[in-house]
Amino acid sequence: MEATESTWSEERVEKLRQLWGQGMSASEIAELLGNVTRNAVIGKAHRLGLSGRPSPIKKKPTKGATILSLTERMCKWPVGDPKSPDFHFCGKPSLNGLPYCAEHAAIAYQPARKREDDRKLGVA
DNA sequence: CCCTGATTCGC
DNA sequence: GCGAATCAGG
Repeated sequence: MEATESTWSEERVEKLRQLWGQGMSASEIAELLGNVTRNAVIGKAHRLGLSGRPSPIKKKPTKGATILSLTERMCKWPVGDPKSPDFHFCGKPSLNGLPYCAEHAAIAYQPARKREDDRKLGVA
């Protein structure tokens, strides 16, 4: 019975709160709800006093800059040596679905290339 | 290159 | 108050 509701009814807000609280991303909630964009969801969430959910970013001064905040689409690539105390992860932007960023994804997802035929050493 | 949420501006 | 645009970060 729902016609095109463009306003935030109690049901919409409740669903928003639940989905958001469950850890659903704004874009997911937006699409699940229907005629709303992720901006609308975020905007309403912010206005409601929410927005304190697992946000990968931090609108705060970069003090410690602890890049080891592996959350969502962060490139989880072991840099350096796992035995070194300086062992860290890439932390760079990962692509859609891939646990690694574009650069490391290319390494991790190396296509079935023929390297044996590459022994010709064509330096030129 | 993608996606994330936060913030800001305009309606 | 709502939504989109913009910003900042990973």
